[in-house]
Amino acid sequence: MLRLNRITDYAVVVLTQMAREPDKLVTAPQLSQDSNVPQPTVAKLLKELTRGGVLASHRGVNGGYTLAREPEAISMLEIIIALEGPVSLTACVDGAEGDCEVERLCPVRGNWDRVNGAIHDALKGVSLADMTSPATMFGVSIEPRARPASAH
Amino acid sequence: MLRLNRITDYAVVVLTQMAREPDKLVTAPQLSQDSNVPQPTVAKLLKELTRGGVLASHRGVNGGYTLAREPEAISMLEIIIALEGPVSLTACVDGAEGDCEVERLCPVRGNWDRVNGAIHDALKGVSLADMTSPATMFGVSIEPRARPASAH
DNA sequence: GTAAACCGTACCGCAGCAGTCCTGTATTGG
DNA sequence: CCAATACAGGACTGCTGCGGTACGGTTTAC
Repeated sequence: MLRLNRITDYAVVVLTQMAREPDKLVTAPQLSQDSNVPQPTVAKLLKELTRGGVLASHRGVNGGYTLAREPEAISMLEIIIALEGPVSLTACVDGAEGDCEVERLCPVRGNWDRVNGAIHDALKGVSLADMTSPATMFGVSIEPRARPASAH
Repeated sequence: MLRLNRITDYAVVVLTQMAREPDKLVTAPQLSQDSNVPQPTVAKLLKELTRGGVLASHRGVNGGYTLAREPEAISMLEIIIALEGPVSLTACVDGAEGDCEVERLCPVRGNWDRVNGAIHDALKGVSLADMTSPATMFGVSIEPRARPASAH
């Protein structure tokens, strides 16, 4: 588990396509067609990405979407935040403390921050440009976990 | 988001208590009482943790649970796996490929492994013992709210 | 003014989780 | 041997949240 929403999954696919031609203005119907994801769904996530500052939108005829910045400057973290809200494994740490009925005797509260921080960094260290990278797909030799000192 | 189940959250609380006296045999009702989590729920997660190899169980009168290993040798990763199954952000990567209708033109498949690997490592790097440590993580002091030292 | 495209919101069905309960099995002690 | 205790396993239910859709509004180009 620890899975992210399917919407976010789709978003990465769509964003990857856009990252290939970073300055091109693309419409939602167009992206839907290219990605095989239903149009209403694509439209929905594009809107959320715009609100999250990942995309820039242009309205009216000949409108569409572009990336807000170069693909290298867009991290997986902000994509996920735009679509799913703040990243944190537990409810305790991000303001919803009232809901935690064991809060008062919970001895681990602050310690989750270590885990959250690690994951935060991991996601921040991977950019959209990284996701567009080589044709290493389809099983064959994705360079094994030891990545060239890009993240932390 | 990217949140884990509440069960897992409870589990860490319970395990933390057990880690204070690693060799002590504790019963589910006892742990329920100490943690303020309903007994059936505690029993459920204890069973799952046992199946996952995190705990060892002893049946019969005077039975109960103990940690399967020292707290230093139990990682957050295996706790999460025991309760939520394999950790991976996307459905694409762990066998459920049939469900992904855009699989054939999905250009990012393999690249998720980089992200998954990073998170994997992050969770593996934090042990149960780390979670029991005093509330002085990151210099932030979490006041211990005076719990009535019941189980230790 | 019209058409193309984004914007916002509301709505619904369904999967998955939280939580409970029940029956079975092992172990201890009288 | 019997009874009590505690774990094992599975079935069941209510509910939240997500995926997906639809609709009406607004902006802009021609």
